[in-house]
Amino acid sequence: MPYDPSAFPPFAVTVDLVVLTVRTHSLCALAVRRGESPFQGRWALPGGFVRADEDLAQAAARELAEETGLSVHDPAAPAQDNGAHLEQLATYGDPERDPRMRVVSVAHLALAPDLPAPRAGGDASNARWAPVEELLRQGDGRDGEPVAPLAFDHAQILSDGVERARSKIEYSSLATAFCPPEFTVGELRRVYEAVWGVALDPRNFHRKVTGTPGFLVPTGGTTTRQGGRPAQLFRAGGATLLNPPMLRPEV
Amino acid sequence: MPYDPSAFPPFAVTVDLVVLTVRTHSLCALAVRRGESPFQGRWALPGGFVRADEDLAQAAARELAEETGLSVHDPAAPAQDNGAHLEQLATYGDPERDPRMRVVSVAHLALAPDLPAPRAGGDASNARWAPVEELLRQGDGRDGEPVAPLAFDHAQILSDGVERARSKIEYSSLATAFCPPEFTVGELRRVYEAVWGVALDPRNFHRKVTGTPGFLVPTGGTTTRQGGRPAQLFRAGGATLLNPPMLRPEV
DNA sequence: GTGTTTATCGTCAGGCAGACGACTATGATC
DNA sequence: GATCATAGTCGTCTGCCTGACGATAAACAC
Repeated sequence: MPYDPSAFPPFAVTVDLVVLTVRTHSLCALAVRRGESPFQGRWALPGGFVRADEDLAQAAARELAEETGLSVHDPAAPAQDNGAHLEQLATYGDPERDPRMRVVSVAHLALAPDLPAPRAGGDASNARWAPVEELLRQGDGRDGEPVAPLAFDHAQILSDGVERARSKIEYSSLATAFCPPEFTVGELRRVYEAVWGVALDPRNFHRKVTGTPGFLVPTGGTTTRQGGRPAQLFRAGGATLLNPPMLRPEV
Repeated sequence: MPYDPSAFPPFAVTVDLVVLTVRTHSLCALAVRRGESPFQGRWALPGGFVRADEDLAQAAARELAEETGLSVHDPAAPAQDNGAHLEQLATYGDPERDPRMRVVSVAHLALAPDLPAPRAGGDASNARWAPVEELLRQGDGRDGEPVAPLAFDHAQILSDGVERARSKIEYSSLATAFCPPEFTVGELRRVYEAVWGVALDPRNFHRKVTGTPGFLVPTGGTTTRQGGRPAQLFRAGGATLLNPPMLRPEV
């Protein structure tokens, strides 16, 4: 039996994506330039409408694939191909958040390795990786690109996503989602340093991550791509929760 | 300029509430009996449609007040009246989750002290506090009331809410939201024991909570309402994040 | 008073993190 | 080829925190 549509107000439901990666020692997010009003020409988070027959996670995965070509890493799959990690972040539904209509946006958080070049409908100039502190910096616009802040409430969403990532790598093995399938302890440490914005002691970090059972699995190979002494290569192990957690240094 | 409504599918947006409290040493959730189809007569989480001019948090607070009479504790307010803690939990949007229509539900988690008696539109028989393990027990129905599981995907939502509460009292002072404005260390310990379902050492617990700066503020009073030696009374202090956290014992 | 209950203080050993020294193995430079 | 710079890896030491548990304190019931 269909339901009386007049009994409730109709909403548009969208998914917005906070896609994070680490490049050149800083935490970056994917931003797309808006082609239409409102906020035309401003930078925004990628996103779009949820389709009628789609689950929220499916919609987020579809948008992620459309924007970056990344597929979502299936948590059940044992092998760590270079799919991204995707999880629901939070939902934003202020009545005024979109001037056109009542839109509720289910934001998702994606963590990806560095490699992919952004592509927004084939047009590279309309999508870019930008350091999050640049995207969140409120319009001082000295020399950085984005004089204007992000469209809609996307600065809030991005900020929440970054905070989620920062806290989640403390107690989970999620930092490996920023790394290629095989990586060194030093590369993993640079991920933590970029996400947290701090410097970590390489010796204590090495002791901690190699001493946590299930976190890292040695592949046997070594690499020297970072210069210096060759480093052992690892894959992410099966452990998802770290106990005891990594400790984020005080401010 | 209004937006073309045919460009996106319309959704109904609801809020559902996981309201938790601790009574007689066990973690309980608020359940209401459904009066109409689908799932007529089954127990469900309280909830309702988000109104056209309402924020999501406002809608959740309104539903909470309607069902329990509880007001939401303003995080900015210093005084701890017996308002409840309310936070967004997650959003559920499977296309099949409601057989009538496409409904996206933004679930919220509320933590409240024991006192309030439930009332669902004035009819007490249609609302009750039930131990969460009873609500989540899948239809063995030996002697417990709910032979049938919760309506819709509410078992999943309740399960997610309980897990959120269990983990959040580890690293935040949120357990005090289950306590009356003034409480003893022993009462707070019983909250942890009920939520985690474990027994804690009273001496180590006492040392930990009284030694964490900003967690507890002594009021000067004492009480003997638990029997035994009189215990000091405390209020919740200003600290919201506990560092280092409370440690949940292994299984 | 004796027993019971709950609260509170103390002690001790083990584990883990921060600080930091020392050594190793590569490539770059002279 | 020696030297230097760079990164990686192994150890040591100290202090803090936790878990296990003994001991004492202050109420109530009988």
